[in-house]
Amino acid sequence: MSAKLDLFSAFAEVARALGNAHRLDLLEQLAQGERAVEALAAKASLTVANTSQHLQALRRAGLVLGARRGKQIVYRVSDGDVLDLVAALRTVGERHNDGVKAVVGDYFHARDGLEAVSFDELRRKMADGLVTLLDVRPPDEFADGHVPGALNVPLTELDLWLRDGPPGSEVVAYCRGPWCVLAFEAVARLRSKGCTASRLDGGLPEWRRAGLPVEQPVQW
Amino acid sequence: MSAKLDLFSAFAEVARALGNAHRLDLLEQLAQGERAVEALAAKASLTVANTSQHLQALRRAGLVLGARRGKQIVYRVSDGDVLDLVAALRTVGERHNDGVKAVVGDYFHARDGLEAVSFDELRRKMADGLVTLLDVRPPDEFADGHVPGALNVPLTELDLWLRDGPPGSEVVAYCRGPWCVLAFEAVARLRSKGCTASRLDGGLPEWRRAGLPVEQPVQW
DNA sequence: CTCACATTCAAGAACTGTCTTGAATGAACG
DNA sequence: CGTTCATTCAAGACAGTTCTTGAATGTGAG
Repeated sequence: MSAKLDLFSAFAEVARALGNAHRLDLLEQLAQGERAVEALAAKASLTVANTSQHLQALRRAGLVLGARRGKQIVYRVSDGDVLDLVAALRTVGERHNDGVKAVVGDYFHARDGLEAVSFDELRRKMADGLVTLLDVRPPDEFADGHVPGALNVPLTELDLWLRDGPPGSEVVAYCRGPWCVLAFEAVARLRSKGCTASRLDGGLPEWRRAGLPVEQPVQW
Repeated sequence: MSAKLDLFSAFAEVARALGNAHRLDLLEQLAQGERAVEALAAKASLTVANTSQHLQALRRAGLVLGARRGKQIVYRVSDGDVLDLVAALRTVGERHNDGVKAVVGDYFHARDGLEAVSFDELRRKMADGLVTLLDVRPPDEFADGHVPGALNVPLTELDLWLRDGPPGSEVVAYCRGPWCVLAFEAVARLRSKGCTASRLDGGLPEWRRAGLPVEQPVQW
């Protein structure tokens, strides 16, 4: 009868690996593309040793894999079903968790951007040439894959980009995922400058997971 | 920039609620039907106070809801998407977690029953009258809903049932879910008595979640 | 072979989760 | 109105998690 609890303990280990904000952050980073420990530490604002420990917790649970490439150890998400699990966690959190609702209400709702554009909608508009698509992630993440036809304008360079030439057409922005702050910020700033701007409903990992084409200029 | 971590912390709370074997057990029980605290404590072999605490962790996360009914407080799973989340956790665990693979290999694989019958397959066979379907869960769970046409033969009464009349046709057994021990045990015992027996791929919660008809004799 | 570098390990401090025990709450019923 | 019963709360012991610091490992370059 203890087989049941042994099995549940193993499933619980997987759940516990997701049960920490920093590890969810690292997982979101890894969903953009594989990365070495030091790069992840910088993105997550953690020390290298601490990042290493979190990555090992994720690896023990089976959520990520690490492989040595030269001097570095490069981590990646095990498989697409891990992204499905995180997506299921997001769905439940959005619908039933008070903490999630509070943050979404306070922060994300406040800066509008709620009318997200669906993938299908974007594809139709792009086919008609009616839209400028911005990838507002840092260049290294853009380099690991992006939506074909997207312009890489990191948030830090958005004001510069606007000065040079405000777009004539509607702007759609995307970043790392459905609740990544970058696209929300970008849309807020674009609107304050008078642009017609909206947010894509999902980031690159979701686009990739949906089986849609991804442009990957730099191949190893 | 802390909005991101606040949001991830909220999602992490949901994940942590799933990060304990007893809470996963309670959640499986609740997936069979709503239950009061004392009944859950008995099923999970926990003290009432401890069960109450676990239920509150699940409720804080938003995974279950509690409502007073008379003298008791009856808990239930918030919504079907919670079952989807647990299913996603199961998928990832089965595919990528070494602990899960070890228990499945040692215990479940050992007692065979791996060739699970799909829902569609069962429905075809039942339409042709080729199969005896056994619900090997305790009667209270059977009473909260079961597959139409199923016979309630709890594991404790299986030997008695076999003595009276071993079935002429093939037997399919199901219980609480894909990794519930009851159906595995039942299939093992049936086979040892010479029956052609197999396990249904999924328990009642999965059947219900698939939108298939459920018989519920006792209505409140 | 040695050096430099990326990562991991080890130990410790602070915090969080779990389970036990016994008391407190609060609705139902006489 | 007080008793009964199901549940929750509170406090304490113990185990597990997280982060920091500095040392250890192991790979590649010179």
